[in-house]
Amino acid sequence: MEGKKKDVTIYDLAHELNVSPSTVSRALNDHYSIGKKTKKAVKQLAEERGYRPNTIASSLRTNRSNTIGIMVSWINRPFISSLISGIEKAARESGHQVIISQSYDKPELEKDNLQALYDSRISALIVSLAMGTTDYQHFDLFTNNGIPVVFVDRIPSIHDVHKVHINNFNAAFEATEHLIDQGCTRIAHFGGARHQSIYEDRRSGYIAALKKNNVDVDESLIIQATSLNAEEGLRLTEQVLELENPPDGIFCANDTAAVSAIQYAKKMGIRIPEELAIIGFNNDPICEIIDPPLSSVDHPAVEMGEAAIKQALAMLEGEIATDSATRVTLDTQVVVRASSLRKG
Amino acid sequence: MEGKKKDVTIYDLAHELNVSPSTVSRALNDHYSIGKKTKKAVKQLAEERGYRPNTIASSLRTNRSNTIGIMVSWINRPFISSLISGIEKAARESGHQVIISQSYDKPELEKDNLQALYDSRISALIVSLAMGTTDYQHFDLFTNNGIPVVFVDRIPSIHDVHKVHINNFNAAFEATEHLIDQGCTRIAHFGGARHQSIYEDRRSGYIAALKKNNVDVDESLIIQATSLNAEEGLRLTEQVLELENPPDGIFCANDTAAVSAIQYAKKMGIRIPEELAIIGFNNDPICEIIDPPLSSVDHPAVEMGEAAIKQALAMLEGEIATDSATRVTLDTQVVVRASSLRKG
DNA sequence: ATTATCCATGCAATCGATTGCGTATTTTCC
DNA sequence: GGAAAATACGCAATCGATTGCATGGATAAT
Repeated sequence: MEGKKKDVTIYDLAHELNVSPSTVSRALNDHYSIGKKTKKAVKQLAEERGYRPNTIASSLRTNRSNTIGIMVSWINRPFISSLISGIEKAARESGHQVIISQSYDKPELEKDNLQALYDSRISALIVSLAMGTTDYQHFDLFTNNGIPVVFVDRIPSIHDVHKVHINNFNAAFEATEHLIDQGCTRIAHFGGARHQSIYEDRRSGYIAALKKNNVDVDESLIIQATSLNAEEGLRLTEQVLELENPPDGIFCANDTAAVSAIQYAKKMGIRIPEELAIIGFNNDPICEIIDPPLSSVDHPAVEMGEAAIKQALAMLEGEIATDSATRVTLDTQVVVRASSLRKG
Repeated sequence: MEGKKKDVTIYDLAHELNVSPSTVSRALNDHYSIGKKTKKAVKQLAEERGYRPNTIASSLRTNRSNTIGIMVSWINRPFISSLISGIEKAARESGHQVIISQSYDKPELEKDNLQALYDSRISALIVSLAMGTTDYQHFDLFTNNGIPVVFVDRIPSIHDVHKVHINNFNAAFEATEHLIDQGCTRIAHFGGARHQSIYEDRRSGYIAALKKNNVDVDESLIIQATSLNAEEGLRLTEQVLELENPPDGIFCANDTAAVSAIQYAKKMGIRIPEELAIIGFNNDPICEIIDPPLSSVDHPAVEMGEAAIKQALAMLEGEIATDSATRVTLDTQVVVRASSLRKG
């Protein structure tokens, strides 16, 4: 039991060095008007005494908390937790804290928790939208007050914001074309809510690939789900397989539902990929676990997180204007596994 | 563009009501010495003006940040992200923020990041230890300064701390006995680092079950791995299957390695569960995805998180002494699936 | 009626760091 | 040598909420 020792403050250092607290503060912050020797002396003593800046006091004065807020749908999803992991790492390395909030995919909660984040004076905000979010006014609170907002993955469909995403159109295009290359002629698509641009773009990419390759676009094979979870995956698979003219391929906008598709097809005795080729999206760990292994589109989660916080920090540094618009687009890659490999 | 409006402070409210800021502060905090009418008037005006307490100012004064720190190995693991999800929810409901830090299972990083958490004046700390952590002195920084520390899941082997965990001994005992019930006579065990009590307890439970049922304990079938990841799982499975007298069952201390065991056995043409019955631990989502579905021990992640933060909050409220010791033990359940079901 | 108790509120210091403004000293450059 | 510019530092206010101490009035107890 060492007993509590109270924290060292700049006043302690100032007193010991016979300078003013202002000088200590400026020295520690490398202010131009402080001499070299003074800076060195201050920093050395700070080190010796184990001085730790009181970030709370600093935050109060500057009205900046050095904390990055993150708003996501659910923490416990492979893609999201990897995204956060990337953000957390970069944040810590730049001396920032990270606080996390979940919307559980409910716009209402997103709004409320956003208010709470605002109240805690976060320095910047990184958001992946709730599935149901269609209007973005609750973000004005931040942008109007000069707080950087960076959207990642599930980004709004408006233009004047900062975004980090992948090229969903291309990714979907390539995934669909891959199925066509493998000989599929009737390809179903399970997507998410169309007002979410990622799902709209995946749908568009899918349709473009069909058209380019002269494959008929059959609306009965295109289903936009509301949550695209495991249960929905089963239901949708059943739905398309019961059609008079069932598909021989499925491009699914996430892996969770694609896995359900595999499971349902297997249960019905349908051979994968011979009778039904399947490709998902995200390249979640389950892709390698399921039998047959699931082809997917690799989604660079950690890198997206890093890119997002990099944008946010650049805005904090003033290198990018908060009210401008930037866009970072990361590469994806179709990962072919047995669930879609009919040739070679 | 609404333009920035500055925040409402207690001074604004005080001025408008012709009372002092002290009164406003006390009224909002339901201080006993403020009259009913005054309280009502203050609260109503606060509501009307959209007053939001400046938690930073409050933190500076009280030296409590209303922030709960979490230290875990990796965010992006199913069990951990669910744990965090549980903590985050309960924290938010009680008006606390959550900040997260990762140790990546490295004691060195755990120590450094813990210091950073301390510097940011967290009100309480919830920890699941890094795999390699064997000494716990870096937590004294918190306990000596009256900051509640609650350990969860990967808890230290010392007594005078607050813990939330499951009964690993019993869980392992039941899982092992389940394999015995299914006719296994040579059961291997893949565990983690023995200095982590959860792994030591699972080992003990396993051995106790063997002994109780008069099954020989063969040390060559018991392997304590250092990280128990997918690669190790493959390696360990290979190792035991190449023994002169290979096992007919495996009790694995996590699901990741158990899945590897299934994959390796399948590759070698070994039938599961007939020739080799397998049970894992955690009941991760992959258990239902892998073929055959993996039996496991259900680990109530969200509930553990909730229990942990409940303990922490109770300590903050002074209901439990910080320097006492408490222990919450949650129930587990063996979930039987095809990977271990030889009968019935 | 007098003292003790409770109620209701204000004053002003405090938490620790930041920063605009002012002053003093030194350097630079014609 | 003298003015301008750069360097070096201190003073004191400030950020917004909290809280120990003091005060004045009302109520209760003796």
